[in-house]
Amino acid sequence: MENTDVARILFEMGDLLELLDENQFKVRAYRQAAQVIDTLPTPVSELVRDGTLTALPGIGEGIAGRIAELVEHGTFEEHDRLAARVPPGVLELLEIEGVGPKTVSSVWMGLGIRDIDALEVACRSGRILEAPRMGELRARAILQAIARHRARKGRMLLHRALWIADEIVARLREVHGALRVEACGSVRRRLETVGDLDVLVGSKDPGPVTRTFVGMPEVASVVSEGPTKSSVRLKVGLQVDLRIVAPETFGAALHYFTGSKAHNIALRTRALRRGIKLSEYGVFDREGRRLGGAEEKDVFEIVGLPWIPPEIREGSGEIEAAEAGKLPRLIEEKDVLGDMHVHSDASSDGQSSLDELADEGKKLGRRYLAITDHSRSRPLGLDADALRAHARQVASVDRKRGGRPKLLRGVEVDILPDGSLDLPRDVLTELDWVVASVHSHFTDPEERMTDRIVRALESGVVDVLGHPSGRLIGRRDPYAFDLQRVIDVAKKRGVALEINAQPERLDLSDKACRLARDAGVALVISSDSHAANHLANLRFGVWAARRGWIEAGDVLNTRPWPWDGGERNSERRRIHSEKREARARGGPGGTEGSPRRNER
DNA sequence: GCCGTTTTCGGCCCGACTGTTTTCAGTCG
Repeated sequence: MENTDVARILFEMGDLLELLDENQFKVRAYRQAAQVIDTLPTPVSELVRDGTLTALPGIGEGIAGRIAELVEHGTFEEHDRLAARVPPGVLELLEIEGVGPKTVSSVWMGLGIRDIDALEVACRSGRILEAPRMGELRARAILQAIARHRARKGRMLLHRALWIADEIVARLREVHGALRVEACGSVRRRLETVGDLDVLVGSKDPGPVTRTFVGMPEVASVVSEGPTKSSVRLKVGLQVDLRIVAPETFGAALHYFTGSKAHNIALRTRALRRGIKLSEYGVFDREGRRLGGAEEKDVFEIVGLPWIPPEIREGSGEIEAAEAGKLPRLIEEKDVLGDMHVHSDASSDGQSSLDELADEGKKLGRRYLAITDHSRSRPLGLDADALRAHARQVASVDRKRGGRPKLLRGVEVDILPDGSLDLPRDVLTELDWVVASVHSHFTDPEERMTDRIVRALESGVVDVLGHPSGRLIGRRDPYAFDLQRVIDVAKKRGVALEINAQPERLDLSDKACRLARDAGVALVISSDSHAANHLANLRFGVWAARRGWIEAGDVLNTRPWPWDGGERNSERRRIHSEKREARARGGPGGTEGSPRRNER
């Protein structure tokens, strides 16, 4: 049972308890526990096995026992007992915006409404008005929310949300009196998908800011409008919340609205224990005297912590790490010197020529680009002869351009269903860089898929495993495979794992990055560009890595010569010396680079 | 149900906005 499944059932437990009007703190306890499990980097089953569940914040004897039951049996007794009392359609009513537990229990118990369809009928017929505190306006709002619920296509990918956020922030910055404007929330934490946008403005004069905000051309409807808080829904379906605060409280508000919720609660609780009150309006002592809050770092400073980067504010150990002085020095985009996975127009789906790629790479300051076109199993992929010719072409363009950026002769070779590689070993050892990826038979059972990947990692000719899980966010789930075993083998055989920076992949995911980091396996951040304008996507991979607590030293392409072996293990060195010998025998056409050992 | 620098009981984050009321409950973040 995966962590997300355990978390889902614990969340559901909170909903069930709430609908049955149980103690609200018990409700909160289950939700908090669900949150903790959901952001846990290690499999919860391991903690059950080791009996260390109760070491997690918010998980005591009671919930730990239920999680153990859950991991063993797929469910637990109390959950089943409560679930039997609440029809499944009733639980689903909670997903309608503006409909909370009180409304659900009153229409369920009072009017016998048991699902969304029945709720819709009651709104249209006016019968819903019999429920307490229910009027015409609310009935209409619920009908609209039901329509949205049915049309909803899920959360928006980060790159799209970020683009919209940048537009809105730029527009609000032009408003006179808007002294500071920042996007916060999940966009600032660089979560891979975004449910809504949060924009914060520091201003003494909120009127013009609010008017500009609700009047933007992208706005489809105004959800709410007030002097400090307004919400709109954009035509693209995204909701945007605006908060306006006094400039002297901007830092506290920025922290508060960046979240995550779990992080905020943990920090507030910590502050309370020290007799300090934290809110979006600042940091205060017991007597209500302001201690600070103009800058975000004030908030951390006053509770005795260093500033914590937004990407790791998930309530998953960052506060404890900060306290112990063990916060990671997260990797930054400028640390990444080059790109190790780039497609050219030599294979099927690439759109840009080598020169176009090199030009764009130079503009972005990349020192090297590995040209890694597809192997023969892909439509229009390269066979051994075509790849050799292509490699000569890459070397020739590189010579012509003087190695700025250095173009590396590489390939993205398919891992075939039996775990063999799609090209013969001898051609692979002639290259500078080999990415190996799964592109077919995604539905193989877990053990077969894991064996398949492991066999490729053990081939001795692979530098990095490309997009390790194969997921496409919101469109295709990861294939079934044992990530921990792949990490262990990769570590042992000196093969790196890719953090594929395509915004719809982000694969390894942030959580998988953290697992890989804990295992000490080498990582590579690559854009997997299929056109020159994709090269800039590398930053999305950097953000995923940051969310996974990755430091520059964990990532091979922060080094000047990542393709030239390295000291991490003898296997890699052996293969690369083999390659150098092959080059020496082969004469011209070899890469002239690689004269130095890696500096660390 | 969880937790403890006010520790085994008695707290648990908290403010804004809306729509319903006629002073506030419900929802949201």
